[in-house]
Amino acid sequence: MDRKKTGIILFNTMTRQKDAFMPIKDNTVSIYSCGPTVSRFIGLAGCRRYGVADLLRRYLEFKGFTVTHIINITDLDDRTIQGAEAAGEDVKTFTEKYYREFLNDMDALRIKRATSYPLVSQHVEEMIDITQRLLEKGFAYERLRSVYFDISRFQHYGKLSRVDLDKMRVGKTVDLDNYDKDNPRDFTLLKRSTLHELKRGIFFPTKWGNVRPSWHIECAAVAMKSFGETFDIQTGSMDLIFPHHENDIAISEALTGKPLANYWVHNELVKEKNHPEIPQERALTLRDVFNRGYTGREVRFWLVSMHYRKAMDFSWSKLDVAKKTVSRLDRFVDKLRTCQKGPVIGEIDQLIYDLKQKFVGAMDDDLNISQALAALFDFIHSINRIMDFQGLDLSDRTKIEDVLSGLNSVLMIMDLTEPESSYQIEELIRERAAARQKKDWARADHLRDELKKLRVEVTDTKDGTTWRRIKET
RNA sequence: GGCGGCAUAGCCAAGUGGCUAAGGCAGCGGUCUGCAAAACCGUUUGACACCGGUUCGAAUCCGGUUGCCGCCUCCA
Repeated sequence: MDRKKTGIILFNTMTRQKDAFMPIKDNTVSIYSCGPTVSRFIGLAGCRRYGVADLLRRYLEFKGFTVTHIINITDLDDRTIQGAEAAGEDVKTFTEKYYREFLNDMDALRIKRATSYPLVSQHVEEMIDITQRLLEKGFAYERLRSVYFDISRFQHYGKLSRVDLDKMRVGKTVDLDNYDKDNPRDFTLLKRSTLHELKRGIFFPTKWGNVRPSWHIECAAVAMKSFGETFDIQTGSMDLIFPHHENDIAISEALTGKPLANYWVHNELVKEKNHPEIPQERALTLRDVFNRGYTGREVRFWLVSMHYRKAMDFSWSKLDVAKKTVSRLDRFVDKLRTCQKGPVIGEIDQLIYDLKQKFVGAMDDDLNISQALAALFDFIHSINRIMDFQGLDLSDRTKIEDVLSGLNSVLMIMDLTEPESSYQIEELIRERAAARQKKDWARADHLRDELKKLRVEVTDTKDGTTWRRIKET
């Protein structure tokens, strides 16, 4: 493989090694991510899944690729049907609400919107068509008005997860009595609707009976509809490798004879211990975290700062560290903006060059975020020294802002937008400066409180008073 | 039982054969300062789970041991 072309290597679950990344078409990359079930608020595991996909996507864009990113919305499955019923709503109303909230949560985490979010409920015709073709090819069979995939006919079954079907325990989590499959390992393509679903109108008439699709065929159908036979990268979390992605592969490759995705990128999970305030049966949601006072940017930093193939243990204290780090980055940006004038320093160019080299070198290597962030912190350290001892020339400051802006287009952990000032703020700061000069501390402290109400925090330094917006997101 | 992952300082975490083993947090010392808070600078704890092997040389490769975790065809 020619590594020079993109420079990027990715750990590919299919080959179990870091492979040089090469898109099918020059300059464009197609990514498919298994999407959420819109029956509840998103949890931290889901946040990580899309956060990792976002980091990958943004880095590819940073490298100059045009990325098409598809995330399906699972709005037709057991959970959504049951959830809608429990809420006393029809499935559409119920899922639309959670779909909307999913997008809000993604926005809060600064996860870029996907190119499109196909609803699986709108691709049932394709799923029925795929099932028909699989039956014709002999990869599927019908039993009692459900249609199953016959894995014994697909000789590559297990190549992604490397499971050895002969050595696996069958029936540990499957109630074998409930199925009419020839082999308990076969999986469902279309399942007959239950009486209850029929009454609620949740069924699709087919030649085999009134059915609804299974999860596996939903993903496979949406992916192929979006991208055709083969796309570049499929992302998901580790828990999807088996059986879900294995089944996606079985369906699509039985049909086309071609690989569904060239690269399979799986992130590790977020592990949670018990939280006293959260009911045991449900995982912590992003909402829970926001309600504790953490911002989207802080959560994003926490999610993204750990290498994607390493399991994360959730704890509030880790979020506190993230909060602190994000705050430190903000203060660095503020300091950069308010830094006193200094000479042009040749060393700056070298520091910027080193930062870029290290950042790209680290991210190219399977998104080695730890090294990338270390490079950023080293850079900040060096610039801080320069600001403390010499000050910065405007031209140098602009160069620094430019390089940070480039890195931030990938990381999205800094807030580089210029805070807009106002006459009111300027006036209060002037008044306070006058009061301080007269050593009227009571007046100065009062004005500081007034500014705080306007969400402005002032900092007194030997070179005068600086201020910053108190960040909310 | 099968497949896979992990083990690096007080905590988090890079590093996969060879310079003084990144970076972050906490700690300690200092600067700034009316106060406050923050920030910044400097810096400590002399860290590679255990046993054996390969090698001139191992955190890194191989074998074994221990411990922890995930998945194993309900649903997603």
